[in-house]
Amino acid sequence: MKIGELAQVAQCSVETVRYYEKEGLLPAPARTATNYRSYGSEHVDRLRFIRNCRALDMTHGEIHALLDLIDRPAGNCGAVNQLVDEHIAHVDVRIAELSQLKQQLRELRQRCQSEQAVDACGILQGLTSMATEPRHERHTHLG
Amino acid sequence: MKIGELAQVAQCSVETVRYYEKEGLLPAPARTATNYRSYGSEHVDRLRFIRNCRALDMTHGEIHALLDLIDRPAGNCGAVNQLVDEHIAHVDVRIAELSQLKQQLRELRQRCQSEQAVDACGILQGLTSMATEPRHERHTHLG
DNA sequence: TTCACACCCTGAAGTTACTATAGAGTCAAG
DNA sequence: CTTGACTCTATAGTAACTTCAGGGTGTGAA
Repeated sequence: MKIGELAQVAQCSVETVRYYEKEGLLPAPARTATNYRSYGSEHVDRLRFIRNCRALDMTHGEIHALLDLIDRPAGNCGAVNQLVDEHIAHVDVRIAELSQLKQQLRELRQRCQSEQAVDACGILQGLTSMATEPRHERHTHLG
Repeated sequence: MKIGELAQVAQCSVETVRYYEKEGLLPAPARTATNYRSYGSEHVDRLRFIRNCRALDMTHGEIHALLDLIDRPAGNCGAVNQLVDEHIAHVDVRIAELSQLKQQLRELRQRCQSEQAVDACGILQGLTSMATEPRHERHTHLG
């Protein structure tokens, strides 16, 4: 199986496959006589795994950790549970942040309902006078 | 006012201030005899504005657009309203995406409640066998 | 006066997870 | 034998910064 076919079954681009190989997420496959990458079903499985993790917004670091757990099973899957739990917590935090954000934006939007002059626009005034909060550090992922 | 003081009142790093200047968001200030940047209250206002927009997760492009509207008031603030409305819509979409994500993660987490062996772990099995969905394109911002 | 130390300067590179581009080789069909 | 789709490598670009290297400036204390 060549790279284009693999990319298609895993729903990603050819460039992404090569990128994962360079990143060490996907093992380098055998090559044909003419230097084309040649994949087997184990690559399909692993690439699917990676893409599914990415669809759940896990970082490459998290995926690396999970792949390591698969490759070197250390007895039990407590580590897997912990990783997923932490990831869910990250998602929760981000949802809460965005909800608060949306509320702020709605309040801001309330300040200008009409097509009045820009120099009197309540939105622009609001953006200048908003309290500047200390920016809490962002998490590694989820924007 | 030197750059460190400005950064402090606007709750950002000195490097970020210099970066905004390079990006054209913050006008280049006068310099002292020894080439230190020297800021006035107009810079404080504009940097606060920028940081507040960023706190609302606006992109630099959006902030540029708002700053242009401030600098060259074109009559009414319909454009401001539209920009904010579109931004709220983006936030809404992202919240919906993350909520769905969280649900998927919770379902996944259900598959392994115990400290069983990794090779039987339902989470890892789930991550391998999940349907690989075509990845919808991401928005410019909001992670 | 000289030392330490905090602050400032520039320019370049690193971050994340890719995407895009350039320039070249390979393969199957017509 | 040529056309077009596919593959290869290497490099650069994306967003919004952060970090680093290598230097200059300002001030209080020894």
